This record gives sequence, structure tokens and C-alpha cells, in this order.
Amino acid sequence: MSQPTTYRDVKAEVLRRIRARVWPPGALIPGEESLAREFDCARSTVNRALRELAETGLLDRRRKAGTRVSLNPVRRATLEIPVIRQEIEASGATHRHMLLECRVAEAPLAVRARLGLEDSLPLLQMQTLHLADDRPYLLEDRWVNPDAVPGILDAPLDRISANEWLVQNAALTYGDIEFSAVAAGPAGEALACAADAALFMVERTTWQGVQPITYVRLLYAPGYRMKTVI
Amino acid sequence: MSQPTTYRDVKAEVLRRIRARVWPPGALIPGEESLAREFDCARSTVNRALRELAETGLLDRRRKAGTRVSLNPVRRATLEIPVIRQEIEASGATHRHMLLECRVAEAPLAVRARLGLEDSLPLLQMQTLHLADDRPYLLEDRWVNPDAVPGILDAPLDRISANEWLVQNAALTYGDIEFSAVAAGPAGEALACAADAALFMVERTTWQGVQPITYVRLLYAPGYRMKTVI
DNA sequence: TTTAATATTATGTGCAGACATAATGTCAAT
DNA sequence: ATTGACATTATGTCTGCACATAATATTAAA
Repeated sequence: MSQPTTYRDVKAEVLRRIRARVWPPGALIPGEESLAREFDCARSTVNRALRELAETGLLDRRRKAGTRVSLNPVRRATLEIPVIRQEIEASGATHRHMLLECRVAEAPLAVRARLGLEDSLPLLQMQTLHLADDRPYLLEDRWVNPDAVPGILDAPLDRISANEWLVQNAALTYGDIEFSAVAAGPAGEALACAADAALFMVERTTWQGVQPITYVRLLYAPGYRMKTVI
Repeated sequence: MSQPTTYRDVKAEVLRRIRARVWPPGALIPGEESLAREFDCARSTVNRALRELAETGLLDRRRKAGTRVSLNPVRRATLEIPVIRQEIEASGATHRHMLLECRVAEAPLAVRARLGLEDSLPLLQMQTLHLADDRPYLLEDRWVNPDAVPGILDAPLDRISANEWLVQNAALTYGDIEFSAVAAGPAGEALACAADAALFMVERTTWQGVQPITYVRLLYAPGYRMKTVI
């Protein structure tokens, strides 16, 4: 007597058929009921398998129309955005950070625009240099809306990094991220590189509901590579 | 008589409680059976809701131990990697591409190393400039293992871009992606920018099983930003 | 021919129950 | 105290069924 067919089994077999082009891109694959009969399992088992494959973008499913192999499998890469300290410690290095600046100031227009703040609300600005084994790793430039994060003005930001403090203390939020490349400019000084060095930049803006919380700009030291797998 | 509770309802309510810190980070939340009673639905409904939240990294689940709110919610950002033509056309611009170079040659060591090729197998090298509204958008430098992709030597790569051809004709594969920033260097000529301009670079290596297929390096024109949402 | 009403169909989701599985906890024997 | 056997428990997943929903196909009416 054989084991029951699991949704993983179904998923693996369907994936195999797609890879082997038994079902080429664009093809309509058999319906759930039919596959359930073929694999001798319940329709809900097939459903879960196909649903998960559709989530990764490999299948297109539509009611009544059926399930097709994606013509243009939009490849999705999932990046994990860890807390900076963890990122550094994961590579085996020791993390240390220096608070270069911490003041309440009026934000420049570019920052206000990103946060969607019309009036010139004073924000908390912090500049932190993160070091891995005492070598500059990244420069963090952060603007925080103190209205949105009560308590941050009293937080011991010289000991805990703002990055970490916010993860622990601010409610979970949504936000957007942008990745780009820029010349180091004046930041080259803190990062110990030339002003025209090409730096990898991450900009993140987060909101809690409609209330903007923070805008962060991360400038990584030259040579940084962000890696992921498809 | 009210509608039945959906897994989306449960998901939303659990999310609300996490956001509102009713269940703070690290807290053990009630078991599925208990929640099913509270929400007056089946355990499988709660299961699906919690499973999906765990997939996004918001919950940690372990058999027997129960479900906890993640202490360090590893934020995952999902990047969509579209075909270049689609990426350009999605922004409303017209896509055009120029095949700058196309030859069979021995790959430099750096490329061979990435592909895991020990012997000096000749590879197909292509350099393509992609234009958006006739302005340089990105320079694509690609090395393809012709053994892995039969037919590519006869493909009309001057008309269809290699990018697109491979998506349509090569079996689906796995690969890794790296993002970084580099100075333009000699590529500045094709991209119409200074040699010391900071460029956003994407490098992708793909395999089919253990067989290496292609290594691509994408150099985006200055100002490019890759965006995503958490 | 076009449009509107209706039937059909594949996927989407809920339910109750059952058993599997992986941890954890308990307790006895050493 | 340590080890090992065993019970316990929360999640993991399968089943079979029902009904919901969205999209398509068909048919009838204008």
C-alpha cells in the first residue's frame, strides 16, 4: 500500500513537466479534477500545488479559463532585508556603529517629498556609520518623523542603532525600497573612499497607514554586492 | 445570517493584532483550534491564514511549540525581473536594441569561474545596447554556453534580443543575481556617459540542473532606479 | 449584427474529520 | 544528574464534499 500523494509530489511533477516542456509556455494544462484523478489524490491537493506554483509566477490561473504555463514567467527574486547588524555578523565580522550626527532639523525638500509631508515639520535626522571589523561598511542617513514614533527622542541611540531600535519598537509597516548607484560625493570621507567612487545605494521609505515614519538612505562602501537567488 | 469567516478575514485580524501589539514580537499566539473557535471557522481556515503570514516572515511556527510573532521579522522584498523590452515599454517608451557584438570566443577567467567551467570552452558572446526612445538605457553583456542552448547559433538575434529569445526558448532554470554599483569605464561610450559615472549593475548566472547556461551583466544608464515594495 | 440574459465551467474557498509528524515534556530506570 | 522510552500536543496535510465566484460560451431577443 503506497503513501498518499502529497501536494509537494504534485508540485514537483508539474514543475518537471514544465521544465521538460511536456507543457510548453502558453499551454493549457489539464484541469484540477483531471489531475486529481491522474495523481490519485483529492482536488484540494492539486489545488494547493497549482496555487503555489502560480504564486511564483510559473502558472497563470483564471477561473473558467483554466491554468496555463506562463508565457513570460516574470521571475521574482526575493531579497531578504536584514537588520544591518545581523547582515554584518552573518559574514563573520564584528559590528560596531558610530552616531555621526543626531539632531532635530527641518528636512530638505527632497526628503519631505518622499515622506509626503507638505508642511515643514521638524524631523529627527541621524547619520550613522556602520563598521565591520572596524572598517567602514555603510553610511546610514535617516530622517524620522517623531510624531509617528513616540519615545524615539529618549531612546539610547548611541548604544542601540536606530535601525535596530525601530525594528524592535515601531509597529510593523509597509514601505517602498529603491536601489541605485551614485557617486560617493562628500560621503566618501566617512566611507574612506574617493568622492567619485561608485556606491550602491538603498533608499527606503516607510509608512504606518497614511502616516510617514521614516526615510533612510544607505550608502554601502565600494565593492558591496547584494545577492539573491531565483 | 452572516457570511462565513474567510482565511482573509483571519489573516487581516491577526495582522491587525500584531500591528497593534496586542500580540507583541515574541509572543506566543493562541493555537489554531482556539482561534478557530474564536473566529467561528474551521481549523483549516485558520491554518491557511497563519501559514501565509508565516511565509511572509511575520510569524514563526513550529510543531508542538506553537506560533509566535517574529522577533526580527526578516523583511522580504520581492523584485520582479521582467524582460527588458517589457520593462522599457511599461514606462511608455519605445524599445529598440542594437547588437554591438556577437562572436564565439573563449571566455575570460572571471566569466568561466562564474559559470563553473573549468576547461576553456568557447562561448557565444553578445553585447547588446538597449535603447528607450532612442536613448541608451542599458548595455547587456552576455556569455552563452552553446552546448546548453541548441539553436541559439541560428537564432535571428539581430531581430529578437537574446534576452527575449532565451526566455521563450530555453527551459526554465534557476540562477543567482547580484546587484552592485560600478564606474562606467569603457562602457561609458556606448551608454553616452562619463567613464567615472556610477552605474547600477545586475549580474545574473543561470544553470539548467548542473549545466551552466549563461552569464549576463547588465549596466544601466546613469539614474536608473530599481524599485520594489515591502 | 449587436446586445442582453442565461447556462456552463474551472478555479476559489469553506468545512469536518482523520491521521502524520515533529517537538516537547514526563517519568522511570540507570 | 543523565539517559531513554513514552505520552502529549500543535502544526502539517489529505480527503471528500459543498457552495461561491468569475469568466466564458451559448442562446435568445432586439
